[in-house]
Formats: sequence, structure tokens, C-alpha cells
Amino acid sequence: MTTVRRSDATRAAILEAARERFASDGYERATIRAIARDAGIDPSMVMRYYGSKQGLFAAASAIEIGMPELGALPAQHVGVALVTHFLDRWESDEALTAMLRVGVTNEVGAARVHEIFAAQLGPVTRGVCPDPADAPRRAALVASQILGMALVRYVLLLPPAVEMSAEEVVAWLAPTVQRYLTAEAP
Amino acid sequence: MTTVRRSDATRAAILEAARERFASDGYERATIRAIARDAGIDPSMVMRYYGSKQGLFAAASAIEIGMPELGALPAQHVGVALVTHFLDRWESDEALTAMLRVGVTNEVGAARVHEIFAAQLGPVTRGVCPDPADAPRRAALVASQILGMALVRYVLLLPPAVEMSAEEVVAWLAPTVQRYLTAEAP
DNA sequence: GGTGTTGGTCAACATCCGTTGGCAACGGTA
DNA sequence: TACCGTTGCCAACGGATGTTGACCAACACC
Repeated sequence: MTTVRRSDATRAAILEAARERFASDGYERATIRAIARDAGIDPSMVMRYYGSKQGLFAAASAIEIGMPELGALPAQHVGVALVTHFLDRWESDEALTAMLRVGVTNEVGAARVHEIFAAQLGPVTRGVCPDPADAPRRAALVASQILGMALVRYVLLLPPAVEMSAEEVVAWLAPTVQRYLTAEAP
Repeated sequence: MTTVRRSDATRAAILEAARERFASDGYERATIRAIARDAGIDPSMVMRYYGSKQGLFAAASAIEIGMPELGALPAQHVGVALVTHFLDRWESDEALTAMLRVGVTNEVGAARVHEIFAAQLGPVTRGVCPDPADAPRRAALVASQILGMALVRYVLLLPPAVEMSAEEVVAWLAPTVQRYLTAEAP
């Protein structure tokens, strides 16, 4: 059932407009009317295609972090690889910013963040850290630093954080992430 | 003009209810009606005393981080002191969570976060780091880690982050903050 | 005791929101 | 050509929100 419908272009336009609005305005202020206006169609079309505002957000925030294969490279380079990868993803996909912004105010959004980090960051952590028993804790620590940087750099737009180059961010953050993953517990 | 007005109790009740609502619901979903109901008074009182919803938020998020005197203690203990202090403040004052939650969706809220971190964290950084020229960058790095931990622990409620003890958080985060402040730039 | 100020309630306004149902044009199919 | 599902627009509903102004009760002061 992968037939091409005539409305696919409209569906895509809605999804793109929704991602932009959710990313820049958050869940409550991203109104269906505004999204429809951006997409150049009527608000009722959004409802027909995605059922409800929650349904639209669920569709707009279906994200694959696409974790790289970290098992292949030496354990002491995991920090650099991880930070670099997240930075790339964040700068090329505003759905990530949308997810973060919505996760802060909306319960469904928060659950979405949980899912994604459990499913995508969890396995990587489990494969790298010394004792699998405290893998969740280490993953949470990594998440705190990576989401924190995303917060100040892409959401709060703290000037010094925005002005730093990607290389600089990696150089500062990679040792932190590396330590959270592989250093022995304090 | 510090006379005690008869309405001071009501003003305080409104402010407390507002802090709770802003902290748990964010700016948009924290309605004036709900805040007034919590405070046991009429919504119009909120308007009379605080002018507007923005005014109420401004009053509810007037925060003093109350930075400790870091100049007094040896430079290599600054990380521990800073993380400990922030953790204490965050767990004893829900206005901080409110500020973070609102800062993510509301522009005024974001500006408030900028202010507070510039005014409170800036000077500390400037006094401790080797080269005053890159103090803002170092402050932003520290903010990314501290706000990131606040995000996963108090807002997103990521289970492993919530379950960690305060001592554990300090033990993991302090070396990070210490490095962001005093290590030479990479 | 009258009078002005303060603390508080009530009802309403204008606006916006998510959502719904009806209806017109279009496109392929028989 | 006649038909029917699809795509789209339009107008409206019910409800919630921030905000306002009229009105009432208690208090302070002359």
C-alpha cells in the first residue's frame, strides 16, 4: 500500500511547517491555524490528515537519531564521535529542537525524549561502559551534557554558546562525555 | 514606604501559586484563572496587583541565585562548590524550575535566563578562569552542564537522573565544571 | 457619623483555540 | 457521460483565555 496519493505534497508541506512551528514556538503556541497558513492550506486539512494536534506532533517528531556504529572504533574515541554526531544531527534537523522545546512543556513530548534517549543512547552506552549495571546512570549523565548544550545553543540562544564553532564545542565537550562513559565511578 | 498593607498576604499567595503553576505547567498552560483558584481569590485580583500575565511572571521569577563567595576558597575546589550550590538552590526553590521551563517557550523567559546567568555566573567565572577574555565562553560551558542536569533531573524527569543522590551528581559533575573553568583552552 | 480609600467579587468583553460538518471542484473509471 | 472517492475551502461550534469595569464590604480618618 505505498501508492502515491495526490495529496502527498500537501501532507509533506504540513509536516514541514509543523516542524518549523513546533521548533520555534513550542507546543502550545504553535497553532494549527498558523501551521496551515505556512503550508498554504486550510486548517481543517491538518485535522483530516493527522487527526488531531497531538497526532500532528507525533508525526512531526518521529525522529531517528541514527546512531553511528561505535563498536568499530577504539573506546577512547567514543566521546569525540558522539558529540560530533549529535551536533551534526542537531544542526541539520530542526525536529530535534522541536522535540526538546516541546518536551519541556508537554507530557507527550517529554515521553518522546525519554523514548529516544533510551532507545538510541542506551545501547551505545551499554556497549562501551565498564559495568553494564550503571549504564543507565552514565547515559543520563551524557544526556545531561548533550541536551544542556543543545539547550543553551539552539533554544535559549546564549550568545557565547551560539558563537562557538562546532569544533570548539566538540573539543570542550568530548572529554566530558568520554569520562561519563568510561571513567570508573567516583 | 515599607508599610505593611492588608493585601500582602494575598499578594504572597498569588506569587506562590504562580511559581508552582509556572514551574509545573510552563508559561502558556499556567492560566491566570488556575493561579487565582490556587490562591483562593478572583482572577481580576491578579491583574490588579501585577498588571498582566507577563508582569506576574516577571514578579514570580525574580530570583537571586545568591552566589557564594568563591574567591575565599582555593581555585581547585570551585567546581564542587558551584555544583553543590546550584543543586541546593534548585531543590529548595521551584522558581528556578519555573524559570527554566518558561525560558524554553517564552522570549521574556529566555531573556530572564540570560540576565541571571550573566549577572550571577559571569562574575564568578571572571574571577576564577585564567584568561578573562574567554570568561563568557567558559560561563556558557558551565551553564550548559548545570542547566542540562537541571533539565533531565527536574524538568524531563529522566529516571536515572532523578534517582541519583545529590552527592553522586556532585561527584560526577564537579570535575566537568572545574575543567570548564580552569583548564587551559583546548 | 460621614467619607474616601482599600480589598475583593461578579459578570462580561473580545479574541483565539481545536475541531467539525457541509459543500464545491477535480480526477479517474466504467 | 455518469459516477464516486479524493482534495480542498468555508463557516461555524463550544470552550478557554487575558483583560476590563461596575459594584459591594470593610476599614481608616476627619
